[in-house]
Amino acid sequence: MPRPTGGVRTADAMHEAAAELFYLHGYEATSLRQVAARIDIQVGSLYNHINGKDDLLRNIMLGVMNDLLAAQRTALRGRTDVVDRLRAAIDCHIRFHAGKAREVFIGNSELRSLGDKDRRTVVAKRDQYEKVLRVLVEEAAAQGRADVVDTRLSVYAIVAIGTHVSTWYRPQGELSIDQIVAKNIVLCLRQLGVSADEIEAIEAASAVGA
Amino acid sequence: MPRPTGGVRTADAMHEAAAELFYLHGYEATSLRQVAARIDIQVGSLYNHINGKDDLLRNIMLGVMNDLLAAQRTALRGRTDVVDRLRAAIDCHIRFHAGKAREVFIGNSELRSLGDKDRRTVVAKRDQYEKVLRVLVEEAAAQGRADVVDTRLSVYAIVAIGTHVSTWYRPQGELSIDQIVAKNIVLCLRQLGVSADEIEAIEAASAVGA
DNA sequence: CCATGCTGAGCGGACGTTCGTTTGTTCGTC
DNA sequence: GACGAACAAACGAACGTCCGCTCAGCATGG
Repeated sequence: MPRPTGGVRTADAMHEAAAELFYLHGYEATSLRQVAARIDIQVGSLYNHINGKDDLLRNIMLGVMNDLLAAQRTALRGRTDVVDRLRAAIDCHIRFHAGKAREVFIGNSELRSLGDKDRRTVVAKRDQYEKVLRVLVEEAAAQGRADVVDTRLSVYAIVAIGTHVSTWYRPQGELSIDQIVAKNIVLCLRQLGVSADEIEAIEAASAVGA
Repeated sequence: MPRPTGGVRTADAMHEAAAELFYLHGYEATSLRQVAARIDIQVGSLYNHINGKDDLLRNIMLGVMNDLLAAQRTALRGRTDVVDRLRAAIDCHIRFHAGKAREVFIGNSELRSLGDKDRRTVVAKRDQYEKVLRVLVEEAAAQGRADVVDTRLSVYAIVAIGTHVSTWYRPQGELSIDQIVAKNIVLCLRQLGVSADEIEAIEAASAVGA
């Protein structure tokens, strides 16, 4: 059944099926036959949309990194106060890692399955993302708004929480996404040595919205 | 070349080679032929020591979990003050995840490659490990020694830092393992709402040893 | 002398990929 | 509205390769 107008849908369904299977079983353990079966087509038909299996992984990983960077830009847009920018960046970080848990998990666990060129691209984007956090932490410290032990370790701690959230978060869990975000923001700001007063003000502000 | 006394050595070398390859390429992407080649024997010979490829993964993962639990028990032995116990548990956690980065990384990324029974065993051990941390955090809060936002999220944050450390730590890095441990302990205690005075005392004590 | 452990050939099967064929759709022409 | 060329996309069989695994045979140290 050729579907001239359905072509785009097939391509989308294929990437969706691939993301789900890569998430569940990993890239290497997923066969193209499984991907094809999930959208009820034959293996060979996949090659109307991709040049090879690696295309599927590349598209997913580059996509999630671009989305992550875009989300960070959007979250910071229009904010000037450095602690507010930090709060917004952490909010975005946790929320994104919970909301796109599947893609983020693939992004973090399948880096080594990527070819050299693509891996370098993804790592560069990750570095770019982390650099924004690092600069924010440095600025907060420079302005005396944070008492930072070690910039790199502090940024890693924030990153680590997001990565970890993507491994356990499920929408039907006992904590809502807003609660998870709000509480983790407090943990991160504490860790950064932001004053208790400032953290309380931020907590109060987020409680208004809840 | 049969090696009557070398049998044990072959078994050890095989597990070592498997761990290295699983770490570098992942379980599914590693073939038994690669494992065999790394210790200069033929594929079939591996079966003198294992019943199947999954034995290699099982041994590595059960081994690392047992080691982790043992390290935690040792770290806590003889300590009574709850904040000191927390500090020791975090110290052990970070140090173990840096020192056994390879095995820990495999343990965290290859859970899904394990059979049902073994996965349940590993998850149970991980739960047991996290429960010790959870109880410590609850005790510290109950004694008024910590101002905990959310027990589960705080424990997850500690766990996440360890997992993350295992992805980037290299012995020749610019921070020594002792520095990484000491600084991360401060981050974790801050996040747990331990008082600045207590944290300073702990920092001073570790600085003496450095 | 025999248990231990390695060799080396080989099994069946699954893999990613290719390709000629078939099918459904679009669109210009009359 | 009917025709037919052009095209996109799925089919399905086949390809060579690699996989995990088995096993008969042989070497050697205790």
